[in-house]
Amino acid sequence: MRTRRGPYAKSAERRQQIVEQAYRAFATRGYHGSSLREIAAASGISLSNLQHHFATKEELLVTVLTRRDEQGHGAVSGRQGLPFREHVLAQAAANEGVPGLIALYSILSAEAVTQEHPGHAYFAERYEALREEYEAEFSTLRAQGRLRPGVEPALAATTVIALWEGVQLQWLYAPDRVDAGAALRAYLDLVIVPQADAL
Amino acid sequence: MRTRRGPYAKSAERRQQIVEQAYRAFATRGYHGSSLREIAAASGISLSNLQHHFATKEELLVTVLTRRDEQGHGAVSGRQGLPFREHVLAQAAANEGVPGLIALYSILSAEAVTQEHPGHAYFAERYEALREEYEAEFSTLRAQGRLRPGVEPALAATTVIALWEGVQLQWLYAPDRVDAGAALRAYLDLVIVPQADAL
DNA sequence: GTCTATATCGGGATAGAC
DNA sequence: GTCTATCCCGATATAGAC
Repeated sequence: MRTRRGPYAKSAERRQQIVEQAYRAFATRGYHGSSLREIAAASGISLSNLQHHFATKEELLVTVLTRRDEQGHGAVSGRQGLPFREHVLAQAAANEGVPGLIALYSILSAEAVTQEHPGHAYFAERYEALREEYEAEFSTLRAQGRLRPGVEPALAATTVIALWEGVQLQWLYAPDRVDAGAALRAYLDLVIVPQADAL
Repeated sequence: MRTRRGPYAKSAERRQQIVEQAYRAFATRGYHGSSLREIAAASGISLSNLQHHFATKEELLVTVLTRRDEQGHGAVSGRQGLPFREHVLAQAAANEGVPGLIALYSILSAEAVTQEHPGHAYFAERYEALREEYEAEFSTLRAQGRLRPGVEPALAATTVIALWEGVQLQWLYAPDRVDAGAALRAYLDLVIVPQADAL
């Protein structure tokens, strides 16, 4: 299906504008705190026009989340093959470079803990998938004898994710006083031992 | 000033009921997601009556936060004198025992990252105070030679707080699959070496 | 595709009787 | 202290003209 030409060209463009502004709004005021009016105004269109492209607020939220997911995975796929430690740090650094991305995830993931929130399923699945992926990586490291003795892969996976998200939140409150990357690196260096042949 | 007897006795009681229900509401739906109407209904009183006791929604939020703070510190003050590691774990375990408390802090601390949020100052100061307190504790441990070499007290303080909050969030999504206490304990055991004379 | 106009609802806040 | 009634606003959503 072509979208760059033809009758849907303008629509696709509009949708992208809207998603961009919705992203900014959700990242600063959360889902409940944002209004379709402000997103429409920021997009330079009327409220009704926005609703012509996205029937409901929930549809807009889901679009924002999945859209960012695709872009995020795209940025990472170019880095495949990196060792786990470097992969995580690169991913974190990449996220830091995208304005508002950290705020978006921090705010929405907390807001969506309640079952009724439109983003609940998304984040529940996201955490689950992340934990499984990281646990597998830590298990591989352990098989290579590169995991510090006593460190459980499943627990380490949960911990890395938790640490990263928690330090991001503190960073949002006090960017000058919190170094998110350093905290993540320090933890990884605590649990992962250097590659033997690299010495 | 006496509050248990006299003309203000009923008022204090009402206020406590309201704060309790507001606490439940904020802990499940956040600040923006909660309405004074629902809190009033849960308290068994009218909206106007609630507003007679708390003029604004913001005043109610601040009251909920500070009230919980006082109760929290009260619970901890009975545990003073414990070593840092045990102190942190006890505090965490105590929080787990209070229904909704973790949800309250998780949801509100993320919601309040934006400057305009009524709870912003509270959480900014809370993080700052916590970091300073924990950094001092880690510094003491280092002076006693009980901190693993290479571990920075300031970074460890930020990390403990981040890890704790992050793992709580995952726990809210999947209580069966995440063990918050175990993750916290595992990290502390990574950075703190056992007391020498305890062997 | 885009707009104006409006419907409908729920929010916080206020007035005033009892 | 507590209520009913109401105001005013802003929210999502819909109808229909252009």
